[in-house]
Amino acid sequence: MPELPEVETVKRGLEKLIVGKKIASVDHDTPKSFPNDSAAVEEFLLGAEVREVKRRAKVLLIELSTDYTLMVHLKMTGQLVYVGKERFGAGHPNDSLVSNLPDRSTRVTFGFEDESHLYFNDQRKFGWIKLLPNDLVSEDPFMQKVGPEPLHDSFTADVFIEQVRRRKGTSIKAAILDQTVLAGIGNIYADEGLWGAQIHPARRVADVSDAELEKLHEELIYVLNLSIEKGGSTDKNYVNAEGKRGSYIDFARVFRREGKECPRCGTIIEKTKVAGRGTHTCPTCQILTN
DNA sequence: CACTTGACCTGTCCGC
DNA sequence: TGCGGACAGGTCAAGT
Repeated sequence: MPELPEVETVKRGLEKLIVGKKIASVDHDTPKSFPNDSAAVEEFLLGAEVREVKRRAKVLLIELSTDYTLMVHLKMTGQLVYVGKERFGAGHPNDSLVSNLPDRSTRVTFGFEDESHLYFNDQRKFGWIKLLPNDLVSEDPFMQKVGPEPLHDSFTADVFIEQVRRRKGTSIKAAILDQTVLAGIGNIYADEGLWGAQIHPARRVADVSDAELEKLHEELIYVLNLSIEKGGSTDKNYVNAEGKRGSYIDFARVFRREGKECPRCGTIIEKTKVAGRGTHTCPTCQILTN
């Protein structure tokens, strides 16, 4: 599912729902979903209290009173859904999802002392959860190489341009999808930001001007913030920590809008493939040759 | 080296 | 209706 805004939305939900709760049980299916050995789980997870929930890039960090952290990556179809002791009654808008958990996609179930639960659901099984000592989180290979947080004040246009220029041999879309260039952009916000800046996704980085990159920097920050405000994008699987969908997709200008009109010029939006990913563009606003 | 392509999985949708 | 193939919001390993 998720890119930065979706993970941020889950993080904010979990902050309200699970901080202060004590973990009483954990069940999981395969080592791939939750690879820690059972001894570590017994010692550092059971009985631990949730202290804080953080996000870095698309990774959730759930810090525990044992000075261990649960690192969670949702990849394409992962969900973290909290269900209180009092399950929603019939007729509640979230009833179909929440009251049926755990279901076939549930890979890990955390039980809290107050009889509430946190379910890690992941249809495609790409996601994972790791239990690590706090001080080893930053040693994780992904955390070592991941680029700057785009919504941090220090992420200026100059920083963005310098980072993107490291990838001058590839397309601008591949460059901004590269998590070492900047953190958190995925296929939705890459297409949305490039449309906003009127840059064709397949253009070589070397052929994109600094002025255009400055505009792209502004547009990426704009779409990320707008999406967080809308609770993220639900295209298919994504739901927040309460099992609710996000609404950014209703505000998307190009993503999944092939065959519809460009909101800027009215031209019909096209779908192609760039950087190995489905890519949405306005053929009038975003010109390939320059 | 830098960059691109496949693989990881399951489910759904579309064309025959 | 059934079946095969393409495709899906991410990231890594292997290939060129």
